[in-house]
Amino acid sequence: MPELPEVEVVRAGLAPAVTGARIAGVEVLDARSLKRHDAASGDFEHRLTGERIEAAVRRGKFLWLPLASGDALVGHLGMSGQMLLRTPDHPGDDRHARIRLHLEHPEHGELRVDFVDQRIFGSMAVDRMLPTADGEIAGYSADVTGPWARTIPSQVAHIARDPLDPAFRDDEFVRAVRRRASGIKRILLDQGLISGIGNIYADEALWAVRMHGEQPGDTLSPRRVRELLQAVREVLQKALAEGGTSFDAQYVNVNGASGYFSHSLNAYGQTGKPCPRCGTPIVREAFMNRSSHRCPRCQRLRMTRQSTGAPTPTPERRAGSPAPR
DNA sequence: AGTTGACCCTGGTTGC
DNA sequence: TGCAACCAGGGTCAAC
Repeated sequence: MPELPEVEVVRAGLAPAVTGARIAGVEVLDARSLKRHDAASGDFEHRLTGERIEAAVRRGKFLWLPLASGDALVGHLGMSGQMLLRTPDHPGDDRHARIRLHLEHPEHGELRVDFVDQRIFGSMAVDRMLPTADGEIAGYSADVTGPWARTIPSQVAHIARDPLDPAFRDDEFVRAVRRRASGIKRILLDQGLISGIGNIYADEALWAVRMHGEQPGDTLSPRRVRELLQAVREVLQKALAEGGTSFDAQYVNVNGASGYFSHSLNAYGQTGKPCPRCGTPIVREAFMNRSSHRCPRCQRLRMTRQSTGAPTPTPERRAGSPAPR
């Protein structure tokens, strides 16, 4: 279940191996992994072959490799995607290998990047670059000196900056959340507002600040939204430091080693286990065709608008049904 | 424009 | 034992 920390681990692992490399060959083993590639703009293989990779950049859960041509190879891991860095002679027996890049690196020699994706929610595409809307650096990478630095793939342009991005605007986020009537968890998962957060880290951040995922955004005080944003950052950074979350072999970094953040989850996947704070069993509830996990004691719906710190008291307001479906 | 729910996909697990 | 139903979930999109 790759979210920001997992994708960043992949980006960081890929970067030194692919930066400066030339793409000597491309194998598309399963064209379904190219569903986001605009074939009208040219054949995937031909647009990549012979190109030089300039960097490895990430915004939220999207990853892209700027090319010398001015285009970029965009990758998204979906929920089961991996990018495995291999030697050219590695056996090609992966059941779910979808795309294979053969690289020639001036220092590291011949390399292979295998895009392996069991469920095909992920994808690769060659895309054109657009200037960033705010003129700032597009995403995270070690090097931001190239002409590509303030450009973003067209299919990533609608994705908001992630909360670890120095150009993320806290004030704008707080205002946007407080304009919305949707539950706060759905807001956290809206990649057009804040990117990089998925089901796992949403549940963990909400647990950390004792907030119910169905709490409407427009019932939250600015202070509470800022607390939540802070918790999101802490959860992401902690996971990043631990190498990402992995439950099974679904997520592995570029070397095939699993992350281990799953050992320190407080709510996600902890159904029936005692809340680490109060001991009440964590419950699992249906949410958007998936699941939410929360402590029924620590994380309750607040039926009244929380204090805004405004000079005049805010009227009470119903916060919506606490029972999901 | 905000909101909501459905859909895509595979393979492991569950339940009859 | 056999097989159908279910579950995992990020991102997109249609419908309202």
